[in-house]
Amino acid sequence: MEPIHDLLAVRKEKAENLKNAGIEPYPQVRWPHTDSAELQREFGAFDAAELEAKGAHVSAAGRIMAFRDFGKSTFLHIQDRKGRVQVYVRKDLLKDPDYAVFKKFDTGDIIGVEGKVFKTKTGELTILAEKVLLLTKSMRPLPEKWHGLKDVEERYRHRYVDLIVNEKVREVFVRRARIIEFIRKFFAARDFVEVETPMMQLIPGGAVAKPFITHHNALGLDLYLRIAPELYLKRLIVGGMERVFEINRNFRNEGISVRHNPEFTMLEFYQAYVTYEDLMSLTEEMVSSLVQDLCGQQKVVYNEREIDFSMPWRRMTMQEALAELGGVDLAAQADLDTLRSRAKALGIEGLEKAPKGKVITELFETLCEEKLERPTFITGYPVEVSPLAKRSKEQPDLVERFELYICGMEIANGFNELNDPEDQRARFMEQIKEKEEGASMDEDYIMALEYGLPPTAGEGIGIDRLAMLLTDSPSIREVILFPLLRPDMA
RNA sequence: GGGCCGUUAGCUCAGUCCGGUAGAGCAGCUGACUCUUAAUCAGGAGGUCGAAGGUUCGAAUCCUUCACGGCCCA
Repeated sequence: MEPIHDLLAVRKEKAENLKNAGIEPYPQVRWPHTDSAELQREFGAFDAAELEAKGAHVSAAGRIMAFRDFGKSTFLHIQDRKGRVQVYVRKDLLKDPDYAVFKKFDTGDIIGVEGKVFKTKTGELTILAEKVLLLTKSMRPLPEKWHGLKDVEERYRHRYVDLIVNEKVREVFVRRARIIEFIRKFFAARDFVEVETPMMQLIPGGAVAKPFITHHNALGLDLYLRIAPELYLKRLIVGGMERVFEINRNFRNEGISVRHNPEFTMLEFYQAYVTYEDLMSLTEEMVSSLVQDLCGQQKVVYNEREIDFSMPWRRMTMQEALAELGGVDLAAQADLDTLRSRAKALGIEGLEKAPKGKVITELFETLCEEKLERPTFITGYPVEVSPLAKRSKEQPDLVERFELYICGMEIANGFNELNDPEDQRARFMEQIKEKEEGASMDEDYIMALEYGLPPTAGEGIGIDRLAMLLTDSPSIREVILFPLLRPDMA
């Protein structure tokens, strides 16, 4: 393993010395205190004279981030979850402990401070320490104070260090939490019920993806980690719950990229007696009000581009998108062989036996997806790529479905739910025949449909990707606290 | 899976093209300094140059393989 490093040895010795001086390095103490943001709110507006007149004493706590040492006095910054506050320790004014003991503290140590609030010559709100208590001794040096921790591998492997030194990272995850909180409130306000459905499933359905396999010992049963909650959520609609949503993890045993992590968070929601068009409006309203709540305006910068979330959002069919952005006129070149050779020319492989709808969708994804910057709903999806969506009455080769694209990313996917049990059985059979990933006959789901699924529209929204957009993060790993990495063998 | 790039002190990085004793800043250590904020000044310390093998009198540097990561593609 790791060799005992000089820097660790120095701190270990310091901890021993503190112990010998009667200072416990890991005391379990309650330390009531005011956080740094509250201190700013309470005292930040007063000038030096006013603070002096007030003579307010406060208590604070946090991790020592930096020292500026003057021999008989020291400035330091301590950091809590809200930010930093400066502490000024003077040999002649520190009552407990001895100044010499305090001088043994290191950056990274977590301390409690008590003292008088004042403002320095430069106007920074500061605590003039009377008491400093070591709350936790840190045994490791922090990364560099100016450049911080940059190495992305180290940042992901030791996220706790990343969170300590990179304020922006903390902000990203607070913002992510706000997004989820907002969505929960949004659905609660519309009388949806939040539910939890199985993560471990006998039949991994609801999407086209390769599942992870796990094993239950007592039952002697192989199970799959879910690739989607869809089929269970619709069973709940059959059961009469009418409006349900779930925010939870999905698992897909596929490649890792800036947009894909093997486990990721999906919002799925289902509402009876509405159509996918209603869901488009609901999505528009939800996301644009979320953006307003988070950013105070409708414009967001992602990857140096300004994206306007103002309603209404553009809606276009896949056919229109292909004509306008991809230079493919489906009305003129409807012939399957022509489309296949077009795809082949673009370097899309494996479509030799693919049905027409699949080829068209591949063409759309290759030619149009990345060009859809501002929020855009795409409709008119082929039935072959939509095994759970209801067929369009006017065009039976299409389904009543949309996907939402923002900044070239697929953010949402919604449709009118197929509720004809016979059609559903036929679609499952077709998938199995095509040997699609994750395709299997879910007899119980068919049975549920036989009891009667009311006309329902449902949708899934990728929470991680939404968080990427709203935190200007170029990689999904920046919005997942502990992204999957290969073990570090070194 | 393929292509390209990266891995040097706790951290941030030079040094690799063109082989010749391992470098800097910050952090840490010793000393000076009672309003600093990337504090300052002086001194000293710190290395399996990702790993293994090869070429060479000599390899952080050239070659091969491997590991991990990043970006792009599938």
